[in-house]
Amino acid sequence: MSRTPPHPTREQIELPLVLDCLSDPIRLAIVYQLAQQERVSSELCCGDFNGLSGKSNLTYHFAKLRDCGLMQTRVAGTNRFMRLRREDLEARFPGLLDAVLKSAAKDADRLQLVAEGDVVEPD
Amino acid sequence: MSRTPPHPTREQIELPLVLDCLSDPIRLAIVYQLAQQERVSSELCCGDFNGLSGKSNLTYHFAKLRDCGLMQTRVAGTNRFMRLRREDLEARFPGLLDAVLKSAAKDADRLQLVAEGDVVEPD
DNA sequence: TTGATAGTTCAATAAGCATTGAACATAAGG
DNA sequence: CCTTATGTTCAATGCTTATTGAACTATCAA
Repeated sequence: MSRTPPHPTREQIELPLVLDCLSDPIRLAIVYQLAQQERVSSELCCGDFNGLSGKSNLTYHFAKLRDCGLMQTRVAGTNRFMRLRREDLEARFPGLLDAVLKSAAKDADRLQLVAEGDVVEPD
Repeated sequence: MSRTPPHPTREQIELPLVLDCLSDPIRLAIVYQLAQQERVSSELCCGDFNGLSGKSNLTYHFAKLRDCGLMQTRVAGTNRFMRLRREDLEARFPGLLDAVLKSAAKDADRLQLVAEGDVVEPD
């Protein structure tokens, strides 16, 4: 349970898998939240997404996002820190992630992208 | 069987549904082929995609593409002509379709996007 | 060492999806 | 009218998916 899980190389990243990953509302919200936080820390840990679903379900979605190459997981103690693989995605599919993120931002309310327990913490 | 099937309005087009539609290899190939042909005719009919799968399976995929707002179907005689809803998509999700199409083009061989029975007809 | 915290693993479930072929509907052409 | 071509509908199939909770592992802190 402690080692860094496997990630695809840049060249192994496949378009259909990436699109499929992004088509799930929970995973899109994860990616969106990760992108939002980027200018602050570029990393978030699992617990930061607890507002989106239960822990074991999130583990499942994290694995999908990792397996398709959308995000990188780093293990540190009992925490797993994740970040978007922006550069790899931009190299493989130029403009795609940005277009998706901008589209998502436009529909943020419709998509319920801003979960409770988000950036804005209760006092 | 003869009337024009229902299409979502521009505003009803949803990002997750569009991404999910594009994540299927056959549907991506249909969209790609439609985009390729655009400068020539902007429309193709069902039969032009027979190289991708069986007829009834294609009907299924066409319905998904129509239902999510990616393409428009026009009925003419025994034919159904389809075209990409480029303007509606651009209005809702700027840059998205182009980014997907360019990404697909980069991986055209890997994705087997060019089916037999394509533009290049047997003599 | 004990307890709490963070996250994973596993099995079970229900729902959705892509694919197939056979039967059907519609329209065009001889 | 009869035939052919185009495409749809329907039911059946097997597969994949998301979701859940309970049990488990690993780390940190007291």
